[in-house]
Amino acid sequence: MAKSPYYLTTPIYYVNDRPHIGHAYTTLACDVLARFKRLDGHEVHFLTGTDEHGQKVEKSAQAAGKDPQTFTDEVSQNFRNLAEDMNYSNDDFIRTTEERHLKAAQAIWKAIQANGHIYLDSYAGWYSVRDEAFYAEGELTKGEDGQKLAPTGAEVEWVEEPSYFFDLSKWQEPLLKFYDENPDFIGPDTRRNEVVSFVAGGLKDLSISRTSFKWGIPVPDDTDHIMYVWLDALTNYLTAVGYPDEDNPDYSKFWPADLHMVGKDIVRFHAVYWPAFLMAAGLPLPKRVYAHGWLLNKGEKMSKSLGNVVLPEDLVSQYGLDPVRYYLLREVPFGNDGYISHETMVSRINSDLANDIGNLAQRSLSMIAKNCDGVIPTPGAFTDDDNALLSSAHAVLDDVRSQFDQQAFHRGLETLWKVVGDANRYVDAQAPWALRKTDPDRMATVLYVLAETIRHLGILIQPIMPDAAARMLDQLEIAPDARSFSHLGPDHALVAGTELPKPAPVFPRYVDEEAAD
RNA sequence: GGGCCCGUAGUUCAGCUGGUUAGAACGGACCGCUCAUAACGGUUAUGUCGCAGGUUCGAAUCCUGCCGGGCCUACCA
Repeated sequence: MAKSPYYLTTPIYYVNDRPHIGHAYTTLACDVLARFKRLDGHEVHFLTGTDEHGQKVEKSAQAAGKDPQTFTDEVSQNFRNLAEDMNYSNDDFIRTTEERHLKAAQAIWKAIQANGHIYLDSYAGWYSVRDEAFYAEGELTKGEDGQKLAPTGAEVEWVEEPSYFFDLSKWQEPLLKFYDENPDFIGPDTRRNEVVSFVAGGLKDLSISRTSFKWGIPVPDDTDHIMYVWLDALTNYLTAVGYPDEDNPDYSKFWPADLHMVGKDIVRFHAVYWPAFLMAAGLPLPKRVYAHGWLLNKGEKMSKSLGNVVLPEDLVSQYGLDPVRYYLLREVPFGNDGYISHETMVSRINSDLANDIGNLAQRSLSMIAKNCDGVIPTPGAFTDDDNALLSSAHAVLDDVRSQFDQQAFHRGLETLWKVVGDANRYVDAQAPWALRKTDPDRMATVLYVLAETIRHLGILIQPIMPDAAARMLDQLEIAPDARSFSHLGPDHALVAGTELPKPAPVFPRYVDEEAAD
């Protein structure tokens, strides 16, 4: 019965950003997986949070006339609100400014250092004061007077500062060996290829401390230095399960993580630096890093300058939360970039939700309400047709599970909707409205089979659309403790005679304002 | 420049360890049903499978070149 614990994480989001649809998308995918795993009998630890250190935050706080801690307290709240608005079921929300994280980050530093993988040197490069960034020699251009310029046109100067380095170059072979032995470590394949070729191209040691600003985690025993933000940030995944206390029950239970979900922009940090840091610290490596693609607004990348950034709260208020959750994971093949638009949103809501599954439930339950005195009818012997539909409902979990395990959410939903299609075809073929007059017993059996199919669908869509699923299951009088995947199948089938509430549509159609006029 | 991925019906995609008449969904057209949120079901249409060569008895599926699109090519997160 007890299945393996399952630990999954979102990236921690940089507080300087306002939460947008991209953040919502990443966490949504994790939420669906977390809910799925819980219903499937796993003990789940689902982590999200905020990354609150770095020079930009320091500056933003200054500009706002606040001390950095007060500033981050405020802006990190935006991300907690997002979790609330989107009905995320995260078990923890970590902030890198928390005490527990300071301890963990310093501990991993010490572990890496104790193993001889950190050395003090100096970091030198072309620095643009205006851009606050270093540039590689190859990126520079020459101005009219021969002055070296950044790609942005800003002047650069040669800057050297003392820095601790991580001996990343030594980890090239171990990493390649690890990728080779763990072909599922990075998904999808195209990202894996990129990472492998990046590492195979050679690795340089990594500067992992800064002295140019203060808002960060001090390097142990040398507080002039602040830890490199990525070493700081990545360690949050350990912090949340109790590290450095390796006797912490959460640590032994949940580490190594089963899945780090990330956007494709931060694959390298998770698939190269992070495993290297962990190997250097002598810690076990996560099992999988999955990088999803971008949501494109009608084909254009969302950006502040284009002014086409989609905010999750706007989508939710226009279309409703559960439809948005469904849409985002069904419309775009997870792992690819994909378009979102009003037109495709409406099409999904009306075709898939209102017409297919919503109407299936409504037509079935209405017939039960009208023709069976509003109670679950007593079925007779099942025919081959009945068994065909029921077994498709019973069997679908296995397929969906393997698709979700590969983060192929769009495929999992497609698979579920095959059952919806089977059920609608079954209704037409059986024509219970005709049986009402010719063979009421047979009608009762047909309606029972439909109700039982809807029970399965209701249970299975809970991870995607928790509220809508609950309303569906309520209409079948399924007890709250009878809604896990262990209740799928014939052993927990509906009990004839159970009184049902009056049916009400669960998925309303979306009608455009203008079209409605 | 180097590397990786992609280019298949109006649209989004599947198929791609080579093998019958190239598939699905949505959209379109037509038909059926009337239980239901005017929802459901059935039938049907359009594809030089980017282009040109090659390997093979046989290629959307393998190889080469070309065209087009995207991504990666390290220390801002």
